[in-house]
Amino acid sequence: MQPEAFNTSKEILSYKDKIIPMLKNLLETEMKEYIQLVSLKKNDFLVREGEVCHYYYFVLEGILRNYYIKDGTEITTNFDFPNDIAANFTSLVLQQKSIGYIQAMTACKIYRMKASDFDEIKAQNPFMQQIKEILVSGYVILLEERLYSLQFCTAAERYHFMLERYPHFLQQIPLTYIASYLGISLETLSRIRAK
Amino acid sequence: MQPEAFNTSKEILSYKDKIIPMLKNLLETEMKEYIQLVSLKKNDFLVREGEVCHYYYFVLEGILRNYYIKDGTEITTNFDFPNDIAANFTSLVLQQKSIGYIQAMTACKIYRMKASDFDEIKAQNPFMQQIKEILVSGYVILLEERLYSLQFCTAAERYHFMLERYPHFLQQIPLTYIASYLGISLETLSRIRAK
DNA sequence: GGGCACATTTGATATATGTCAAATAAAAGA
DNA sequence: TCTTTTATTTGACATATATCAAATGTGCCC
Repeated sequence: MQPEAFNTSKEILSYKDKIIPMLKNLLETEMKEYIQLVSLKKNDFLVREGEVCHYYYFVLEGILRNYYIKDGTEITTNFDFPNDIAANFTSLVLQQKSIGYIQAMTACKIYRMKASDFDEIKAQNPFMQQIKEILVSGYVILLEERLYSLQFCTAAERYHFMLERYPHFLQQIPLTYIASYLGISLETLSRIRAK
Repeated sequence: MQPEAFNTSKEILSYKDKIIPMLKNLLETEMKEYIQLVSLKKNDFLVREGEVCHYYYFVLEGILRNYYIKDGTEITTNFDFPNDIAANFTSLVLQQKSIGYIQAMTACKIYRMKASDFDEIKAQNPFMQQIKEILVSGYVILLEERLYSLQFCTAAERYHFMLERYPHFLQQIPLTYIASYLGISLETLSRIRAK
């Protein structure tokens, strides 16, 4: 848990592999009171529409799906795998009601930490500060990537990009959700896959 | 320049109005050596493709356009108005070559601050830390907003959303760029506008 | 193993949006 | 002012993708 563990500018993309071990270290210290282990059964919700999100969630095991409902249809915005951070950023940061859901697609084990506790620890521990920056930077890069992909790429391009970048999605997520995540219909996705 | 100036969780959306005055305060201190004023003529570039972006840019006057080139076509990703922060985030954070351009659409006056200097000041000044979080959080919220809009909304919905959220865009930006920003063709935009 | 829910594919058609071309309109220069 | 350039609109048509419907496939439970 030394400050040297990260090189902020270069290792952001691999940050995920380091957060969970770091949290496990925290559990050995007096800060363990800030971290709780949450277990979810399949289909349980971590965050519901209308709730304010107060926690960062660090996924240990399982897969979660982020989605919201527009005109009666579920629209998938993200998937969280082990070592990912699951949170409704806008709700967390602005302390406003979440417009979406985070739901367990499988049984999950998750560490959670209250955002206010995180900030408190951060004030005393510059390393935690660095962690937060890395988390947020990683998220920004992910968002930019997805944004550009949606703005400029055809459905087929987006699918192939996803295949390359997140090959594990295809193995563990039903195509309905993947289609929604890519912003296309299930049928179009199926046709793209048939080439 | 007191830490109390912001309430992190609530005032993020209005952060822009406060950054520039804060920088002007910094100019009164020994930290002024870290801040430079940059003047651009219309069509000058702030960042070019292939360059690594080392600075945060705080726009005082003028309008800039962020775009990149795909298959020979310019694709507009963002516009920067006074009080906005112009930067190629991915390039800045990962210290990798920018895939896009930031170009002045009008004459501009801009404060710039090296990212490394910013981090140095930040280490000694918790208020700067807070500023950075607010900057980044504001950017994340903007990205999420744009992402959801692109993933789920029709061209017409996106246009009307932009009208509501950024009415100044229409007054000062040619429709070609707005169309590109919305991810639609100029002709489709024109038809949407004709209702 | 047979039946049932759910996931995926395939087909026919509808719709939104893109593309190309041309007509106007507005702005900029001389 | 007149002329040239640039911006925007309009029209005809092409294309990508959505939608609805049905067929097929797959895993699961009794």
